[in-house]
Amino acid sequence: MEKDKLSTESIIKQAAMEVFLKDGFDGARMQKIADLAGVNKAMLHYYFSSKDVMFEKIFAEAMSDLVPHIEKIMNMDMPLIEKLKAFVRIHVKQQIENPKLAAFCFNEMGKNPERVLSQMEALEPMQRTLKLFFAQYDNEVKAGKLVDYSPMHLFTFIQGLIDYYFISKPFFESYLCPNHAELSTDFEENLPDQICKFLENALTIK
Amino acid sequence: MEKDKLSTESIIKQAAMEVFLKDGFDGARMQKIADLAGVNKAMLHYYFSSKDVMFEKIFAEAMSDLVPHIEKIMNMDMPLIEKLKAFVRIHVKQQIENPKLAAFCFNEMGKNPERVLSQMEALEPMQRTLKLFFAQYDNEVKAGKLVDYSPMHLFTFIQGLIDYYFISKPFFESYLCPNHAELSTDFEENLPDQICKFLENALTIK
DNA sequence: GTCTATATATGGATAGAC
DNA sequence: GTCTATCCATATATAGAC
Repeated sequence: MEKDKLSTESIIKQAAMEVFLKDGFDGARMQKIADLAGVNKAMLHYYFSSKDVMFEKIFAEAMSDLVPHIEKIMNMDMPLIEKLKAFVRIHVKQQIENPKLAAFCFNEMGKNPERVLSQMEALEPMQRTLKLFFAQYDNEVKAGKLVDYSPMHLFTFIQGLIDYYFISKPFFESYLCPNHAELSTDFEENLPDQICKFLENALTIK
Repeated sequence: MEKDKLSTESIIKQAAMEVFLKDGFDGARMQKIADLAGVNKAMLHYYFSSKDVMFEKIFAEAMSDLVPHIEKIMNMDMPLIEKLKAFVRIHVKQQIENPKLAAFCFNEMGKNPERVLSQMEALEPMQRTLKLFFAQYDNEVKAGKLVDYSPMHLFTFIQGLIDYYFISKPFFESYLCPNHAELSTDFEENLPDQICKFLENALTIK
């Protein structure tokens, strides 16, 4: 029933994803994508008209991968801290599977905001979720359950606890921790627990 | 006494820093650097032999800017939490002055580790400091003063609290928070206090 | 749909006058 | 030390055969 052969288009897309994530827009070479996909360079232009168009598609996909099912979690009926823990786990898992995602997205946004601004509908759920987060946080702070921070700062901190390790991974690997390669699996496995513990201590009132 | 005119070399260096930090190695154009410095393209090759050599110099400087006086702090006689607070303040201040530093360094390390690995002596103090940090943390945990985390995770968390906002700034600015520009000064001013509070709650045993 | 061959542009680098 | 002019390699993109 299913097609055993992936379509050429999807093979190219996958190769493009890999190369763009590793090299960025400026560093990516159409030839490299073609080689990786096992097709000719001209094929890339047949399926995607230009490097720019191709990149937009890839970037949009990367963004939607980066913003996972947070809205679903946020709409459940739970204490905020439990939602945050679920958020941490799902997000870390996502990034273990695809460690370059966050760095890639932030970076390309910084380099060329215009190229990227078009494909931003993916983020609407995130904005809505953010409002829900602020509302619930405000409630639970007033109820004396959570420590009172500036909500926007807190949001940044949570994201940072999750993303930062993956963004700084090249640094760990190439220099700070030369034997990091062997340790990284272990480190990444324990990351969600450590973040949750850290978050809980920082947030809950004892 | 001082020379009113900066040397051409230092003007070029400054322009190169600006362009490399904004565009990255792959996106940077020698022509753009020359224009910004107000000199001819050929001058860049006169002072720095090639784009690669130029980049190495700039990167080394960026790295040494990013790793400030942490060793001095770490060698003082203070409870760890006080050292961390001092570390937060100095580091945030540094990044407010030069917000692209962290993203630039991590990014280039990820893209091309080899190009960058040569100029890494700047980081030796950081490795030493890291050991001191681990030792003192271990002591104070055993003394029942601090919460027990995995030291390496904790280190990552602290760095993340400081750096992440600046790395993700393009994201805030272009999308998540459209009016971020007017709010950012305020946000950045309060950042050290919020981080310190967060850290203290997460770390100290009450 | 897929390939080869080629057009066109651009960017890093150099030669050489002043 | 600084400029102009130019070389040469490389990258995107297209034309056109199969």
